[in-house]
Amino acid sequence: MPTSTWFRLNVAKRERVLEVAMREFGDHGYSTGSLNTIAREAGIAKGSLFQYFSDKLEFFAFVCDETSRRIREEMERRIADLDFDQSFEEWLFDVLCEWTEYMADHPLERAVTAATNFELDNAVRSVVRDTANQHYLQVLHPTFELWQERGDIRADADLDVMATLMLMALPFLALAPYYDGLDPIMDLRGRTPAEQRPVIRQLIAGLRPLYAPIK
Amino acid sequence: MPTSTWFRLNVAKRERVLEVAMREFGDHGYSTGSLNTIAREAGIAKGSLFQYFSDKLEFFAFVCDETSRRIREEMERRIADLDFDQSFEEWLFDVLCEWTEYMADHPLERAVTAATNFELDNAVRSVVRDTANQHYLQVLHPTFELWQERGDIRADADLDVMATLMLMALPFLALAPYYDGLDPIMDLRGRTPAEQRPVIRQLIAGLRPLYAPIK
Amino acid sequence: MPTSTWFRLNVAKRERVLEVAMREFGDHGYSTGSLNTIAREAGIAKGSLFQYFSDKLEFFAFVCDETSRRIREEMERRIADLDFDQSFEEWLFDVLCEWTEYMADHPLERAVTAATNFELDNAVRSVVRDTANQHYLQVLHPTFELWQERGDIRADADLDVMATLMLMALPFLALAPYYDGLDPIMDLRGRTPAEQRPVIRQLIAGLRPLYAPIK
Amino acid sequence: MPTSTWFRLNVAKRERVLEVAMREFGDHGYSTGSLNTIAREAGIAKGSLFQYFSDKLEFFAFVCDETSRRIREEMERRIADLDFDQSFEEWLFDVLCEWTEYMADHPLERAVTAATNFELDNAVRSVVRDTANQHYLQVLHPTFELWQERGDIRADADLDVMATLMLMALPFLALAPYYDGLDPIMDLRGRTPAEQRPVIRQLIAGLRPLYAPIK
DNA sequence: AATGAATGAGAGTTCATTCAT
DNA sequence: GATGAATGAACTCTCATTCAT
Repeated sequence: MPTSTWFRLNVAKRERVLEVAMREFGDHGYSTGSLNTIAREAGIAKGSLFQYFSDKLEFFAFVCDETSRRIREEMERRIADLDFDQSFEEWLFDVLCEWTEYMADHPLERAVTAATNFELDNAVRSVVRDTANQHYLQVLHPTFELWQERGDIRADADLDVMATLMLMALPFLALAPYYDGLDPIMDLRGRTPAEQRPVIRQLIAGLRPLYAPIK
Repeated sequence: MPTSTWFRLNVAKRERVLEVAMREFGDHGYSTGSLNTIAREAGIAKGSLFQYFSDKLEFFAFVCDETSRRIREEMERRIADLDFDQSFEEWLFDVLCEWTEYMADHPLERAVTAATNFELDNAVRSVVRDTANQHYLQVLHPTFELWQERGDIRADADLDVMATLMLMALPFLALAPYYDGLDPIMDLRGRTPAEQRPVIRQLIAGLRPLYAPIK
Repeated sequence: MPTSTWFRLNVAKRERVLEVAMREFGDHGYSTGSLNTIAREAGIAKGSLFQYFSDKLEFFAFVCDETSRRIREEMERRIADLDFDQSFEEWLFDVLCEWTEYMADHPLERAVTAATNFELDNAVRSVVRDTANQHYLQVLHPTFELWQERGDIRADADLDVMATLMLMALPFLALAPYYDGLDPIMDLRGRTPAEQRPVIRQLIAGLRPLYAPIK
Repeated sequence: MPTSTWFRLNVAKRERVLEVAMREFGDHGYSTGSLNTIAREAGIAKGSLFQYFSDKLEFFAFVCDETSRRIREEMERRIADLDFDQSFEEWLFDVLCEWTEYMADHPLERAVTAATNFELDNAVRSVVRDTANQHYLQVLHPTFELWQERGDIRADADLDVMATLMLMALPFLALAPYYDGLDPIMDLRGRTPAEQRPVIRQLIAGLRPLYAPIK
């Protein structure tokens, strides 16, 4: 948690610092990312960072948290705009398309997501991964419940498992096109969001037995 | 490629350096792993490392290559001992069980594998991932061909795709129990090899349409 | 250019660092001069140097620039004090005597001047030589113009050539007595400023056809 | 002086080592030139260099000596071929032309000459400069004596001074075209030997009062 | 609250030299 | 006589963090 000083800062400065930090940590990860660089590029004193955050790890954790929050909030907005009168499968397709498009359009968020996925140090990982996953679950789980109430998802389907599968698939869809060597299910490297659509359809179809009501 | 000096070293020293390096890089990854530490713990002078390897990246690449080779060679041995008179599905189950057991029993090899999977820098990643994947493919592909000749795998099945899927699944099975936040298909954290078996069975069953002959 | 940090330092520290650096670079030149040594002898932390200068070359360039500036400023002062009512030849003699005396009395400035003249690396040389030459030209050229207006120098004399010849002669006069093997016009090794005077007179006389008005 | 071991080496190896050393020291000078590099590129063991020379300085001194010797010997050959029936001035012009051409055609010898001229460390300089100058004097002085006997040089001319002036002028003519910022008398940077000829003629003419018999 | 100078450990890398084989 | 592995000090440069102002 940042200090109270951080929250008393004016919004413009907070956003500037956050954006610069996202770029630096996104590009170089936690241990290689440099606080010196962040302070310089944000135009603040090196010492100020330590007025806002107790140390580097807390700062990194905050950046990751904030990034996940941004992704979640935007996805919540986009999902709210989707058509709920279509089938669950069509809706899920729309969700994943929106998600991949969002990540394609937001290199900063994408880079930070990659940095959290690629962090080797367990102490650091556990902090940032849990944060991110909780954000994403908060988007997915409630809507899954809605669909279950409607009957598009079998009553005995395990919503936790389904959400987990989504969480697992998202990094592949969202990161693989941009990061070499992610060993993706199908070759996604360099694919545009439009080109990913068939892969998404196939993925959804493959999971159908998990949720489809038995006729 | 290490220098000729490296290969002229006596075996004991080479193994000592390699083991220390696997631990250091395995624990901290490429950029955070320290050559100072490796030299100190291996009981050699810092400068000596540069008699063996031209720079840090070459050293890391060599450690990864050697680790993959070890895994491959041991897996080849174990696979050769397996029963080929059972069904393909049973055989594959045995293979994956052996693999997860091997990784569970070899924390050094596991840590280095994690370090290559978690490396953020694309330039470094592409070097070490390609090396590792080639080693693993060399184990899997030839045996898949055998099973196809026998008729246990459909003639029109795409062996490349099947091997790729295995390459993708292996890190999950092998690393997820030990590293937090890998977003595994099912929660593998802390599972012992024995406890992973149901997951392996389920995975194989899920892939059956890819290879099973049509009756 | 040094960082803003450097210029905000208190004068005493700045002078201490500069003096130590002049001695180190003067004694050993650019590539052999040691930043470690400078930091230690100046009583500051190794890292602090990099708060003041972005890298070694910038530091060296600054030291050379500052040295040339010192020489120029002192020479400007001394030249302003000279008698302008004598002939041009007498005045020029006085200038060169002052210059050689100044260099004889200032071993630090002399050593740095030698370091720039003896730098082998073309990239480094071109940086520091151009700086020094510009400083010296700034001293010589304007006064030559004055003498030309007075008629002591022929109207069609090429002032650029004359200044260049001075620039060429100065290192001989200023450095040869102290550095072995400079192949000087006449043997200047070990000569005191007083003993150099006949050489200076001879040099001026030799150049007379270049500037003397035709009678 | 190299060890007796050096002189017992077969000629091919000696020449290979010498050539590689000339390139390395010529490119980087004494202190920055690397024995490691020389050993590697000459295809010999690092330790062998220390069988031939007691340390780096002795090695460098030998390389400089050998380079000066090569220059001297070739110049002696070329001078012997010159026409002695022309005037002294024409002959001197031919000598300097040959010299600049030789240096233009021999980048290795040129680079080593530069390295000795640019060495800052007095202890090193005095060793290598004296050696080189003695070689060159050995070429020039005896022929000057010949011309004096013939009457083309005044009986009371100071041959030592004349030879010294030549030694001073040669580095300008030979090196200035290739090294930036040598503050040459006239701008020689990048000039071809042919383009240097007018400068040489001018130089000789300028020195005429020193030697020409009074009529 | 903000600053930014200072720190010193540590990074990767190069080096001339030694000496056992 | 030749080798080349070993050394460890030295190199430039970066870093997160502290603290007096």
